[in-house]
Amino acid sequence: MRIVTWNVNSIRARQERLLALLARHRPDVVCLQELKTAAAGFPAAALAEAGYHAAVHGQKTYNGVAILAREAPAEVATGFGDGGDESQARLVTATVGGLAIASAYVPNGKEVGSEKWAYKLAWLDRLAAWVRRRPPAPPLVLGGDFNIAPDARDVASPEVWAGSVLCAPPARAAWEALLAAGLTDAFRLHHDEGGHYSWWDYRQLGFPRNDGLRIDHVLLAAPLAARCTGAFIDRDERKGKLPSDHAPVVIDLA
DNA sequence: ATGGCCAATTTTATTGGA
Repeated sequence: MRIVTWNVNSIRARQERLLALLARHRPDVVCLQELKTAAAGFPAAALAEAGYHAAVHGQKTYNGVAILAREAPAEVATGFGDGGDESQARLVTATVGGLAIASAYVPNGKEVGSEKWAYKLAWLDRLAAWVRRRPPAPPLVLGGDFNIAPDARDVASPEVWAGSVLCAPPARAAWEALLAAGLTDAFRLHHDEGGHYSWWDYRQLGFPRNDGLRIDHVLLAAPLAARCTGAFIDRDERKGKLPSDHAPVVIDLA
């Protein structure tokens, strides 16, 4: 079973690239982030034509997440359902093929110390609490843009980003809390070295210089980590005209 | 070549992204 997560930075701007990605990798499940459109603007018909059902949690202009699947997603839910703020479309969950799938768009946080930074950390606390309280079955696949570079290997220019919202200790502690909740970074099961990134700034020749960060991840519950046969970042997707600033992460489960 | 921000909108500036 092949699962992809990708921050598309507007589903409408990326529709043709998404269809090409589906044809190239033939994934069973895709977690999408930053749709930047309400559900009415989601290209459901074109994706159905390509063979994919969609569970969409859209929002005008900002955020927006979705799960695509060859099999119809069941038990679709949005948000944490914890009584907290649900005004930002950042989490959609569903059951597909005996797996619990979640597509998450973690807040960026703008600047350490800002109001958005506090929102990011609170949102990550809610995410970890949600992971801890959900039942062990079906096992969880949590894919998304985490806006966290877990360690120095995940940053091309660590000194530049050290104090940023992607690398600051509280963000990395929130990542560790997700691991402590029983999840495993699928990519790190198969690659120990640094130099693999999933995001490059559009500005300042970020991609040609490979000045990137690894901030998009697939986290797996233990039974699925044991089944993960491969993981890679589809760096080629960042090339060419009108790319997203993020590259997709692809994982395979036996 | 992988190339000097991009996308959406309350659009000809502003906001948010990371």
